[in-house]
Amino acid sequence: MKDPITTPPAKADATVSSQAPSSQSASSSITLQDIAAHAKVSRSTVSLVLRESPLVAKRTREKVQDSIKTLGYVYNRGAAAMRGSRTATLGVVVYDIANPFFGSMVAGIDAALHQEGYVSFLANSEDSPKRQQRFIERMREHRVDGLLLCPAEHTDPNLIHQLTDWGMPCIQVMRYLDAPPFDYAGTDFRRVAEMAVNHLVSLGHQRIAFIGGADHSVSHDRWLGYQAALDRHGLAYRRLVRGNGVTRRVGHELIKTLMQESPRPTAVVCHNDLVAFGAMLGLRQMGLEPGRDCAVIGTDDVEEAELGDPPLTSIATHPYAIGEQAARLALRRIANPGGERESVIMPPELKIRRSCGSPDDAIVETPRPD
Amino acid sequence: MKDPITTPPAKADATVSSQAPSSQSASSSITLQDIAAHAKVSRSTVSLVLRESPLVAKRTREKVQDSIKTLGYVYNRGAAAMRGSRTATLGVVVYDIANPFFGSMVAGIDAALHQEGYVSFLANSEDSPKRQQRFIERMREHRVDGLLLCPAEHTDPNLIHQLTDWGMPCIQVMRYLDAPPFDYAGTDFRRVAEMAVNHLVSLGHQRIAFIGGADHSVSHDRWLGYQAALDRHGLAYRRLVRGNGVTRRVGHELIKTLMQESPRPTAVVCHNDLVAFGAMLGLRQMGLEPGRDCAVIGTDDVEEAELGDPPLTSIATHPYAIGEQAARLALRRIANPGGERESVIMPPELKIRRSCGSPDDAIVETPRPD
DNA sequence: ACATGGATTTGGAACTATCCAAAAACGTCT
DNA sequence: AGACGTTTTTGGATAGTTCCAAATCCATGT
Repeated sequence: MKDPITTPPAKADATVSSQAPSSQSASSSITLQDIAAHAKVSRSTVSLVLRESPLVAKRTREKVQDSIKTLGYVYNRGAAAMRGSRTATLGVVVYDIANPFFGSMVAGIDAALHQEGYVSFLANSEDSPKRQQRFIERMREHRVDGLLLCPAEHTDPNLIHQLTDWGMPCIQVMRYLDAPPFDYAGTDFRRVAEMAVNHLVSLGHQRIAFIGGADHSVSHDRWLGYQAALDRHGLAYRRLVRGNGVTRRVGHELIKTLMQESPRPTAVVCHNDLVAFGAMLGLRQMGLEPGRDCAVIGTDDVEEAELGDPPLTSIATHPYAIGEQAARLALRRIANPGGERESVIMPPELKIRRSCGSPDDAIVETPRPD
Repeated sequence: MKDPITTPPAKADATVSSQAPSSQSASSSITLQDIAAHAKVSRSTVSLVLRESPLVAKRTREKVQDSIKTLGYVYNRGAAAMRGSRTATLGVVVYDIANPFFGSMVAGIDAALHQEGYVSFLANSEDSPKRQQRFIERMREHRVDGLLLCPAEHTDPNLIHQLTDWGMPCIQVMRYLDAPPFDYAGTDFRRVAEMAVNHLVSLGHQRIAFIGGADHSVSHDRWLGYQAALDRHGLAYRRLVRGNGVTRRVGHELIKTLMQESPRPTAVVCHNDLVAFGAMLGLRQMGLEPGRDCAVIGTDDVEEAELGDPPLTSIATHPYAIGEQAARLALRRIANPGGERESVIMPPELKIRRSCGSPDDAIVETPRPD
């Protein structure tokens, strides 16, 4: 990739207006004290007005609010946090913000926090426990009121206990470390995988494979769900190819290995929609038609699923809602740190589209292209 | 969507361990003062150690660092910010964090800031100027050192002047309000559109349409680039269908209208890759083959482009790099608020794949197994 | 005129760091 | 031992809020 182009000097005329302005409204050094003087009341009264206390008389409140407007006062939350107990900030750690799933989740978090006057620090751990650790330390230094954590792979499970020892409320999201009780928001990934298998079985499939996953709770749960569902239906065939990661590329590779085996699966459950897209592409490249020659089902129900070719049947996991719920749970925990730990589980939802074809289609063996 | 399932009480046994711990390391009320006492030095000295001042003698430094470890002291950045001048925080506003383009951009921002010990507040404006405004006010209250802003649609252009009046360093990213000079990081969208047209012309196309866009600088620039390139090549046919938005759905709708006209275009430049995917899908549904019956070119080069069907030719805009550059520019501006305004422009890059049916088709082709 | 009591308002201490000018410690040289 | 120049260390002032106990206000009843 080429270097960026930078435009430093511009033309001489522009330079003047390109200097920082020296307007008299200089970066606000106007304080409570100034407002108090202007409104002829005490600092304390102004403080009460700012916090919308019912104690202060209407006339006084209005007078103070006038002064605030006139002088262009900006509340200093840092100073307030120093004396008071809360900062109205939260730390949020995800491991891959470029993944639209987490994008939606963060959008949900943001919406819920915004309503309550909170703002959030965001960090992208890139699945590195070291980066995650550094960020958490910074969050402590900034005295955030709580933490929303999607733990990085291979995080020391002791981390949550450490956090609670430090008195830092922490909600785990999607993934979790160690065992309950803890605060958690996510979906039931065992159930997700079970629903996928159930749907395929209901379409008549007997040889159902599972592809994709990584070494973390969300994958383990899916694998467990896959196997439990097969057990329940008394199906002997099972083929669990974990691969390395949850990307299109992984799906693309794994499906090819899988379809060269004999007997072939007639259906495949994918760790998520990205893996499923990769798998569908792989099938096409082998001359097989997804939905007819092999049923494909994804999980997450990302936006692309609906407009895929064929449209992908998927188990929706509602990341936006999970984000909202996680944020709300965090606020509850902050308000009541000693309270009972909670888990908020969003129920998954089956979205039937065309990538699993019809029962008749799916059972028929297609001769190999070679 | 169903309501989430919440597990409040759990069983009685678990309740005990589910209470917040009352460990003696209570949420750190250990201050500089305590460290000073423990190490038998003054507050000032401890402060110097914390800030890695070269003034303090080696023996003293080590003594103090021991005490810090022993007592489990956590630096209070809020208090430091009050007396000092910087908070080491930045505000970041995007309008759609669920869009993977912004996901990557935020990842780049995060990486660059993390290196310098900064953390960022993130907000998702959902393209609402009102939400954006509220967030910016909060950022002022939190005394962030600067702002990275992808302005929401229909933002009052006066906003940047206001920000500079307030003495708040602000870097605009991707989109911009009003006219230079200002600090900006993004790509040259005119050039992006021009490159797309140039590529199509080089393949022999004469009737080239453009679809998609919204009412903002990034769209205006693309439209200008499209028209300028046609002018340069002396092509009379021009068809600019703006539609409403930059989604798959828009691409899907617009291509259908377009292909029913006569004369039909032989190639279409899409506002971004999402629009392009929608367009390709639309073509297929009309019985037309993207790349053969109509060339399609996207912009952004999202990850999906490569694994699309057919793989999408696209102009890469490098969101991660733009994020990094924007963050670095912000840090420069904070260090030197009065300095010359800068624009950092990442050069776009043509990624040739198969959606334009180019002659070198075969070169990019993935070998089929049969 | 004065005690009563609820509604408002207030001043001083507290919170936890940094800044700065001045003091202390130390080593070296005469 | 004392003068001198560095290197380290220090105490007091300061930043902008909240908390809290006490002071003030004001209308009412006697």
